[in-house]
Amino acid sequence: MKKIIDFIDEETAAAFASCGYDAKYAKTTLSNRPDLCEYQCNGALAAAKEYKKAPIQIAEEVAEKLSNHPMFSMAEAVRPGFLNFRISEAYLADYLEKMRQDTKYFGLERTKEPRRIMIDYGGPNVAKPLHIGHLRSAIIGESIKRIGRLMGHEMIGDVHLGDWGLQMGLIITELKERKPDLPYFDENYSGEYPLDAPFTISELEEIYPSASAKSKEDTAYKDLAMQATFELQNGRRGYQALLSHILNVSVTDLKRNYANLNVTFDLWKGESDAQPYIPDMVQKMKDEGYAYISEGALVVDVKEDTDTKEIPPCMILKSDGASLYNTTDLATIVWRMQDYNPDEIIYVVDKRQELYFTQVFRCAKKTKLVGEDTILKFHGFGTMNGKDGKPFKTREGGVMRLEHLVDEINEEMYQKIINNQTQMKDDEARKTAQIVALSAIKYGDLSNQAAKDYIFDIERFTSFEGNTGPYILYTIVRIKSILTKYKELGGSKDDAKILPAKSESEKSLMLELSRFGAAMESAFAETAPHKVCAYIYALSNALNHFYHETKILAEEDKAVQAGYICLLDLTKTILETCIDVLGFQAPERM
RNA sequence: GUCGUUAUAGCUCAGCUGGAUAGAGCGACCGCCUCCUAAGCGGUAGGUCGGAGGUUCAAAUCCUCUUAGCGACGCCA
Repeated sequence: MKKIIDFIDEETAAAFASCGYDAKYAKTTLSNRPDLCEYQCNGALAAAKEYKKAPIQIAEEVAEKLSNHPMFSMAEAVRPGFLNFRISEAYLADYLEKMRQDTKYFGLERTKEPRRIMIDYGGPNVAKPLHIGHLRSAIIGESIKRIGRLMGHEMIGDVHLGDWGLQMGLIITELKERKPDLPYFDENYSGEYPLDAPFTISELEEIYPSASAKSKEDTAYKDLAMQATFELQNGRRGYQALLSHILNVSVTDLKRNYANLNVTFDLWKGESDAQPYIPDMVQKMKDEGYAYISEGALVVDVKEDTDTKEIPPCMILKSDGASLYNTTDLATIVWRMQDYNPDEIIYVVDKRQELYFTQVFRCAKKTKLVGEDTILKFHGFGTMNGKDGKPFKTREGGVMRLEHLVDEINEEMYQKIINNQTQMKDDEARKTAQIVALSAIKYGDLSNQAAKDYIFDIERFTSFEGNTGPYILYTIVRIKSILTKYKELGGSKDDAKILPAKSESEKSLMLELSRFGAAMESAFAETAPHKVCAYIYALSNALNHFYHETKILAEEDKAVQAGYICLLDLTKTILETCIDVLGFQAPERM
């Protein structure tokens, strides 16, 4: 279904053309002066130069052509040359009714050319608990994935585990110290290894930091860990078996944690999955003359003539022959292309890694790991800071575990709820608190532009006034409450439909509803979930304003009342669709 | 040093890719519950859009310079 603005564009383009002006000037936008009009076209101002005419004269000619069009209740020229429009109430009601008929997408124009887009986000390390540094990638990536799906694209989310490197060697070494009798450490052992892991997740989470601390003080210990890493990477059987235990235990725990955040991945691949592709990839880069030795390391030049600064070459192998981050990321591209052949890969990663990814992307293009038409997109996000503007820390100054942060906010929310909702049973209050808390966290993050640092202020987010997740949820809950009561009173909207607006607030609500498609489209085009937030905030404001001025259940004209109900129902489902895309849900009441 | 990025109300943030009087929320102040959830609604106060030039009929938005913060800059990820 076309957007209202597209229809306006068509009409204004025709009007410009029939007045003898180039239709390119007919671009219409949402009004920035809602007191004057709903949509505006500034084309006459721009056209004035080319046609050597006063802008107002052009605007008046065009307005004349449009003034009797049934789409507009007003189409007028205003000095110095604006074209101002108001949509006719009947037209708008009809448009919304069509949206309502589309019970799945509400008139959203989904893509006609679905693309396969892989999205690399999450990036947790195995054997380490998630901390708040992992929060943004998960929240933003999940939302981008969902926006893409709603738009009709095939989105494949890959968690990209950090499951390779020294950390694994450290765990193995520490485990060997603690439980040297396990068969994994016996090089002569040739039997089957046990199915159950020799550690639990909490042991694992304790092993790593303690091993890491030891290695910093004790060089002999560190050498052991490096040796273990080397042997693991060269396929030592017992260590490989341990690696899969570590992975199993860790991934089970990670899945649970991500599930609590309403974040899911289609693929649970990790850095280790890329390793088998490295040798061939490196060989090919050498054979084809892309890679050469520089300062002892194997590198590929990725400079381009248009660069404003020196871009260092992309390093493929270190001077000791070991692979590194870039190598793994390039090899990951290899299997992604081989197994999925995506049209695009989006990386949702800390913005400080931008230069690295520029190198990796250029290298992948240059060495033809991907074709010219494959889009590799870096979507960097900023740091989550505390109230002091510095990176978020616990009260003690350490890195905060994600679970602890979530618990803290759950508890805050629980207190609020039992203070407000005296009749709510405790388990419902707990459950509701979780739902609302998640909306607070996610909305707080997503309502900011991803690329910027933002201040995560627990007090502000849990006070949930104004532009917050809970405010959006509250709006939905209010609508649900009315709809339930309407039904209880025997009302039915079966053959009802949305009627032309009778008040300013009703029309404002309708105009906001009609913008759904445009909002979602631009959020996808710009990979900008914050545009969805901005949209539902405006929509919620419009709803609450309308709600405040309109007595719905007391309305005596049943057709009018049923029309209101249709409008509320559409508002509710659109809000729900939007928060689903942001990755949270609304409770039944709060 | 080079390159990038950010700078908008006391605080936290928008600003639809150049348009009319720069918008929200919080905080402050003033109103509104015999009425569908007041976690709401309405209103007042608060701005030289970091600074200086320039392009344009029109600049927070584009260009140049400049100041401040943050970040990146071959063997970490």
